[in-house]
Amino acid sequence: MADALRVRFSPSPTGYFHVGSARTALFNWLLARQHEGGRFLLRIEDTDEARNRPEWTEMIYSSMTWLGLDWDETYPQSRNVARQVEVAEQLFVAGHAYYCACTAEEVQARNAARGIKTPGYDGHCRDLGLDPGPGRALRFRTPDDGKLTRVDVIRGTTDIDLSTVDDFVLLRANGSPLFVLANAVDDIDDAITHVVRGEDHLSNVEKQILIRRALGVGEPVWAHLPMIVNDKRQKLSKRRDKVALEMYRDDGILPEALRNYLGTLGWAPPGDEEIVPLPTMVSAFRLEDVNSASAAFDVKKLLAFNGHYLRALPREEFVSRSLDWYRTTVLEPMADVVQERGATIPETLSMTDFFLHDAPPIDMASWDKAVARNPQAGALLGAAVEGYSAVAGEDWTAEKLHDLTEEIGSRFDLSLGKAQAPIRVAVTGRSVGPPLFESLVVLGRDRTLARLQRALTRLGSASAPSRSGPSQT
RNA sequence: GGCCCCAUCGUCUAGUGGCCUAGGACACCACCCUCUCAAGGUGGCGGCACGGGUUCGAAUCCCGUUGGGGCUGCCA
Repeated sequence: MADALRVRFSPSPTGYFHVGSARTALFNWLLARQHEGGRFLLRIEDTDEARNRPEWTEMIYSSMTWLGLDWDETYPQSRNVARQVEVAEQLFVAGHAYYCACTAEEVQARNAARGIKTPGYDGHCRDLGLDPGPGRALRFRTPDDGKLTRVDVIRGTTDIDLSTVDDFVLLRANGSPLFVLANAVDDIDDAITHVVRGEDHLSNVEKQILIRRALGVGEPVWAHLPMIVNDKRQKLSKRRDKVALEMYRDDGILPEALRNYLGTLGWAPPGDEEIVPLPTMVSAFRLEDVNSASAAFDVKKLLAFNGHYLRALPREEFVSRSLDWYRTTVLEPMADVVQERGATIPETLSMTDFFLHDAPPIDMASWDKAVARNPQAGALLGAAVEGYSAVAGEDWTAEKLHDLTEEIGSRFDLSLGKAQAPIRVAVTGRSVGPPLFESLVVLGRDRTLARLQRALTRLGSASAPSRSGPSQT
């Protein structure tokens, strides 16, 4: 039997699962599953210690499972550091790498002094013959000239001028391996046959090829998937775009719908129908047919796909999955604060209904009292938007919001009780309800901010009825 | 700045030199169905970025321009 296909998906733990990563995972998975004996490895790229949080790794597993993508093997990249360091030393001994004592500032200063505006390492320590030691990083000795041919199934062949490749770092000054090294070594040891990843990794192909050659190892098949971009055609980023798979899950997107939609980003099933069952995707997927142009993530189209899947559900399943969704995303998180506040189940359930509406219906009496006839409401809501948006995702807790709101209130000389009123109405539509901060936590940062913003807009348009000047003809 | 990648309806795509008067999906519009709203059906709007080549023939091949994007870190 010929060598079996082996692919790997190697996300780094970041606290959320990027939809772009999900697409990469899907394509790797499709490739593995369509080949007899194909293996799909899930490698957690935790080389950066800041990302080495167990709960973040757990999130990757749960998101993959939710998406329905199973793996044959999984391990954290950090497991192999000893081996990666060993390979690095091997490269040093063979003369393919050298130790470097330069700091980033020094390199920058030298470049600046020479009037070079282009960043990059200047090769200062290249021939100093430095021994390993504290404060010294190991750099790969990139050939000064010559060319290297990069072959990509999706993008074709390119000759890379080696003079444009810097002497990149293999080992940090503290001795720990960097991504390019760790990745290359693990791919070799895992006998990966196809490296399928995002286009943002394209420019490290030459570095990995260089490492492999120095080690006397051949190349895998390279395939770089097009970027998934926002409507401004920029790479989807956590900061400005809705990228977390978990958010779509909380929005009620079905995993099969998201998976199917992701499959149409850079690729299309044959025929006129885009909504196809997974097995069809598995058999029809062709890596070489993947597009090279970046693809915009279109939430409306995702929603349309989701509608198809939702309607196609057998009644029983529709009911059970709806209940599951409500239980895990709303009821369980709110149970503690809601259970003690009602006499009947419908009464308690109604306290969580604000979660369901993107724009919850607003009770006019509450609105008038807390917002419209409250001269401080506008400024207070504005301060809340500002204050809340400065809160990082992982700090979005009831305690934090409580303290923050109390602080904002004090700026207006208001007690917490008074200060929270307009916020509560803006977010839940009512002046009564479960404890506000717990509710905001369940609702999430983005939704909370959107609702506050909407209230502000509503208030603005109501309080400024006459925009036209007096001298209107 | 340097290196690299990309370019078909608003968006995702089909298209690999003649089958293209460019097909489908989402969105949008209209009509039909209908107690509402959806769903569904029918129809419509809408695109090969531009300029040069090559060829009997170009969305498809080549060159250039323009426009987007990625990388450029002792992040991954």
